[in-house]
Amino acid sequence: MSETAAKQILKKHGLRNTAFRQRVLELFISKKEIALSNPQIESDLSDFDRITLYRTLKSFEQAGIIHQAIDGSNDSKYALCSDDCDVHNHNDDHAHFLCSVCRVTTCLDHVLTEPISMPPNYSIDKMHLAITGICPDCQK
Amino acid sequence: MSETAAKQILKKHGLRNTAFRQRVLELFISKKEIALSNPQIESDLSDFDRITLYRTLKSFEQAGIIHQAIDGSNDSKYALCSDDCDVHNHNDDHAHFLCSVCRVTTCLDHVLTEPISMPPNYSIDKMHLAITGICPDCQK
DNA sequence: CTCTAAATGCAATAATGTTGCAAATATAAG
DNA sequence: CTTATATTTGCAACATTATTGCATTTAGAG
Repeated sequence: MSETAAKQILKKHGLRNTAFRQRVLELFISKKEIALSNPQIESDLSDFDRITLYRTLKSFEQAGIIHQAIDGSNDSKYALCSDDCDVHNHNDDHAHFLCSVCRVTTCLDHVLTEPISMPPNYSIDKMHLAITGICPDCQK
Repeated sequence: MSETAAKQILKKHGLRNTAFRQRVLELFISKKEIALSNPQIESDLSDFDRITLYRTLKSFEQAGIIHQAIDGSNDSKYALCSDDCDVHNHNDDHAHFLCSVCRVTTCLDHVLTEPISMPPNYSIDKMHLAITGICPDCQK
């Protein structure tokens, strides 16, 4: 009698286990390390409410289940968090890669943002590294 | 009988010198190193057409007069290009800083993106470094 | 001044995101 | 299992942001 992975994740992050949340979360799990835009998510779901989706994504993000992937395009995209994020700590300091051919955005879990030297009197909270280019699949 | 800076820039980049383009370009010149969102631009102009503004920004960007500032927020913001950009080469490899207090986005002209080590078979075209934190002015 | 390609302004439409509220439902408590 | 309640959902209405097509105007070249 094993719970689904989605169910476990929801519980772990203190979110109620609803059918819709399971469907959305399962989609993210199936696309691990791929960041999804709203249109992409919507085309994978059927029979859903747009508003509920916005709110679902917002609560997932807040809970540390998904993170926004800044990829240099202007659409907001989300991807599953690595593992140890929660409502208090997001820990998604990896780069995101946008392929200019297939437009897929990938989490580069092993490319981390490096400390940089800033002008005086700035305090740094977060850094995002967005890389554009051509992914292995599209190199022919 | 000196031409305005805006006029010179338009000519240099092969764009026609219209009243509206001058107004928009002068705004960017007056906010050098500050990236502006559409709403911010709109509130600084009066008596303008939104569609024309979109097209103006697009042609400025294409011509290498302004560049998009990826700052980790989801609004598209533009800032004046440093100097040597044109339609063939954009050369805006500096970081952008978004202040979480005043929401102003600044070009950090001296913070450049560093080469990174990528997984195999990726080709890199562009890199964007977006930094969030608190700017000197808002540190109190 | 005249001509022409480029740019503008307007209408229409599409896509994206937000707010408020009533109904439904997941969880906790009995 | 049943009940109570706070959360979540689904709908309506609306706000914002962006795009396309076309007729009119205008910048710049000759």
